[in-house]
Amino acid sequence: MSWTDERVETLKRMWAEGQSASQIAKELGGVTRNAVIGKVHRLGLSNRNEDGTEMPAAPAAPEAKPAPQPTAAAAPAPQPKPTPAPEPAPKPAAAAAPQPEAAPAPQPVNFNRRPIVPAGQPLPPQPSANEISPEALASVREVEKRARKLSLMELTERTCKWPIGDPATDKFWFCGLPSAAGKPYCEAHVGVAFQPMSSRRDRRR
DNA sequence: CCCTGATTCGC
DNA sequence: GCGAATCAGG
Repeated sequence: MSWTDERVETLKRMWAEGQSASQIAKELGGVTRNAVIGKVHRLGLSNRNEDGTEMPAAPAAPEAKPAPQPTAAAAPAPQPKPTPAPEPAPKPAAAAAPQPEAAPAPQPVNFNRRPIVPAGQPLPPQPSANEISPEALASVREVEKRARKLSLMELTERTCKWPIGDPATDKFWFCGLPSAAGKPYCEAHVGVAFQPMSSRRDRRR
């Protein structure tokens, strides 16, 4: 394969769109990501920055790193279940808040350690780590525009399996962005999928 | 381990 | 000019 005008054009376009070298290589076919990167450099469009102007804020970072995790105070990471298959899952659509939530079921018989709350209310929402952070939501909306819109069959172990759209229509796909390590979703979707826990849920008897 | 781009250097 | 190998990160 050689760098025909057409292929170079595709390269430029995709690179400008913020696509990764490997994605571009995959799209073009017949080339590796190394070839793409090499070409990118030779074309001199590695970083679209020339006038000493810096871009400290990094407005449109192709990498998804904004994942503010409130760090659950006393929640040892809820593990819904290791289902590898596409879960029936949440249905975000736009700003909905799915709740995979795994209730730890706090039994009064707990023989845990020190933080034995007095009596009455088990755990007043002190940290108030509930609710999805607005930034996580914003991140989700942002990332869904950039979704790869994969079909069910195109999903792999490392693509985000967050459903977008209505399954009943043809306007439905999966996020498809690189999933977080060992997780079913990309960083942005992990942020809204795994919440510490809903409010409280006392059920004494 | 998966991925990213950056650089080198024989071809 | 090309791109595999390698490097340096996340």
